[in-house]
Amino acid sequence: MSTATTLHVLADPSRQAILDLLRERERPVGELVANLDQSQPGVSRHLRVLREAGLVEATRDGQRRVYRLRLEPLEELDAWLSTYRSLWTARLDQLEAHLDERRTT
Amino acid sequence: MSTATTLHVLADPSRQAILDLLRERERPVGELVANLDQSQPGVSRHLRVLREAGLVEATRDGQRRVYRLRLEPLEELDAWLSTYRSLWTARLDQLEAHLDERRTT
DNA sequence: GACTTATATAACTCGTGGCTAATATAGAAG
DNA sequence: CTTCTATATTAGCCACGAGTTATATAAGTC
Repeated sequence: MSTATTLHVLADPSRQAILDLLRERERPVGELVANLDQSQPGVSRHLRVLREAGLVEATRDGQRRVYRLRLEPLEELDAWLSTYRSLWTARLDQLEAHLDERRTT
Repeated sequence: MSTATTLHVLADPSRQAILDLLRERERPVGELVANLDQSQPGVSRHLRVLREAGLVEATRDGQRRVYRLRLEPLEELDAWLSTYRSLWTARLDQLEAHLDERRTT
C-alpha cells in the first residue's frame, strides 16, 4: 500500500480515534462503537477502510469480530518520513558544528 | 496545526511531488510548474494549501516567489508517529529477549 | 425454525477538494 | 503608461468521502 493511501486513511479524526483505541488492546466492533460517538455502520465503514489499507485486521470470535492494529503501514510511513528526518537532524548537526567551532576558536 | 491537517495535506501525490522538489532546494513557482505536469494555477493552489499548513514558506524575489520547505509540521508528525513507533520497537525488544532466553537456557 | 445480538452493506444526502479555463494583480522593461 | 512576465485568485464542474437510516447476513439462544 502506498504511503499516499496510508496518509489519506490516517487523515481522519474518527479513524485516528479508532487506532488510538486499538493501540491499547484489540477490541470487538461493539466496544469501539461504545467509545466513539458515532453510529455502528459508520464505525464499520471506517474499519473497512482501515482494513483495506492494512492498518487493522480482524478475526472472528463467535458472532463478534475482534480488530487489532497492524503496524506495517505505519512502519512504511515512518520510513518515508525518515527521508525528511535527515533534514532536521542535519540542521541540528550544523548547529552543533557551529557551536563546536565557536568553542575551539 | 494539527497532525490530521498535516496528514491530509500530505496525502496528495501532487503535493508530495512538490515537497520532493523542495527537499532538494528552494525553487520559484515557475520551476515547480516546469517539473510537475500540471497547470500553473493548479500548482499555485497546492502551494497555498501547503503554505496554510505551514509545510512551505515563500519569499519574494522580484516578480518571482521562491518557495522553500518548512520542517516543523513534519517534526510534529514524526512525534505523533513515535507514539506508535514504540509498539514495533517493543516488538523487536521482545524478540531479542526471547532470543536471549533461548541462548542462556 | 423463530428470535436476538453483532456486524456488514446499500442507498442516499451533503460538503469538500481537485482540476481546468479565465481573469486579476503585481513587478520589470521599454 | 503600455507591455510583458510571474504568480495568485475566481468560477464552474465533477468525483470522492463521511455521515445517516434502513436492510442484509450470520452466529447464538430457545
